[in-house]
Amino acid sequence: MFSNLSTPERENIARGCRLRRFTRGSMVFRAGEQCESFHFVVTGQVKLFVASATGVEKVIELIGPGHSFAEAMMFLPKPYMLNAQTLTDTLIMTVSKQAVFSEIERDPRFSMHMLSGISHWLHRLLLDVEGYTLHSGMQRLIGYLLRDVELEHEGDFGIVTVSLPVSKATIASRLSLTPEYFSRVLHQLESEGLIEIDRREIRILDVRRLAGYGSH
Amino acid sequence: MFSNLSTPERENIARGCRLRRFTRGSMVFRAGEQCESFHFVVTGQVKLFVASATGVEKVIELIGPGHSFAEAMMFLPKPYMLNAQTLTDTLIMTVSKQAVFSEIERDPRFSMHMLSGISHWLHRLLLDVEGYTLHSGMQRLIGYLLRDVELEHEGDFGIVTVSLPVSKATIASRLSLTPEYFSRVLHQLESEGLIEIDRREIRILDVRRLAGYGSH
DNA sequence: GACTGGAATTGATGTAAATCAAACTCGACT
DNA sequence: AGTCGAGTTTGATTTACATCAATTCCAGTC
Repeated sequence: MFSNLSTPERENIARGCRLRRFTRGSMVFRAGEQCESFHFVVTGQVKLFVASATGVEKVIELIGPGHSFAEAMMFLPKPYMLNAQTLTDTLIMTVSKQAVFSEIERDPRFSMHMLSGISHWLHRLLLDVEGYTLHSGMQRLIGYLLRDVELEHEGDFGIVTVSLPVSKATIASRLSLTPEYFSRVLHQLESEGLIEIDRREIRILDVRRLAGYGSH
Repeated sequence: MFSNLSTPERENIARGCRLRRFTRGSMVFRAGEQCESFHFVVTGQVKLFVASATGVEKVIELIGPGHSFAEAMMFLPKPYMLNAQTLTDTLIMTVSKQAVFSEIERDPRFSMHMLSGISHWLHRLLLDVEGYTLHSGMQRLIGYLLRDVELEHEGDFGIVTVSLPVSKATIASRLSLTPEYFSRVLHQLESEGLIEIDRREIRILDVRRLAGYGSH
């Protein structure tokens, strides 16, 4: 995002940045708080989630190293509407809203970066809505497993290993499934000979057949 | 959105605009097409929807007069991922991507407008995801009925009339319910004495009690 | 190597909402 | 006034998924 800024521009942005260390389980921010910055995960894992009045938690997204979050909140006249919590010890770079706004003033290319970053989020969320309403739980799970795989030309007989970045219960919530149902569906795929499950490593034995499965 | 641009800036943007008339049922754009512009509804109604491989349709949003759509698509290196179809005869203003980009170059305030417009969409979509995963069908329906009402100070004994902008089946899809289930839920609210149904006019008899209903 | 506690699995049962099918409503057009 | 057809409602049945309740599985830790 900052890669094509000139050196003085970088220095300027840098003044609005803070690097912070969070222990596992810390809240980076909570729903309802005022938004004064956006964030990058440098190392570690962060989950974004909403919580219902009854305390049920729904994971919106999992953020890994190199990815940013909460950009859009800076441009809304509302407080945060979701929570950000670290899942491991995590290093986070926080960029102040003020620094972002002044850089937007200065450099249209930076604006374009922000616009495309937020649009990318919108795209992801739209895919989720589509998934929740048009696809079954099984299809969502398959979609998740193939998310990053898809593009690889899957040389070695189409076998790919996906390693889940966090606990199965967390991923289940991300996909809007109960942990129990997630487990059942995953094991059904295994018994169909489509995948092998080894702790958090999922070996996909036949990418193509898995992609087709679940469409009946 | 354009209200605080100077006259020459307006003239400049205006050159990238086209006003188009669509008859009821026309496609403004289809999923898969290249995105070269974004759009305002001047008069009429537009529905944005995705369609699954099996032909099932899911309405993402209904757009009325004065509202814009598809801004975010301009900033993604992907074709449209949804369809836009008019529900009535509709007048649409189309603003070319090129005009937007050059105005971003020229005026940071315009960038801010685009950023906040897209962020607003993101917010709406996030509320939807929350609804689909954390709320029941009844709660979503109640939420829809109270969407705009909420703020009014509901002077007259708390009675408010909501008139559905489009067919019930379309709204059902917007809320991710089947038309049958939508009807059942609506009539359950009527039999509870919370609302009265008269064609597309819904009279809310007790805003407060309706808001509380469905949380058990 | 036994002990522990969170994560994962398995089983039995319940339910919100979908599906299929049929009837009804009502405005638009002869 | 009669007919047509899209939109809506009602009823009977099914299903995908949730819920509740036990177990089982490991990764640490002593």
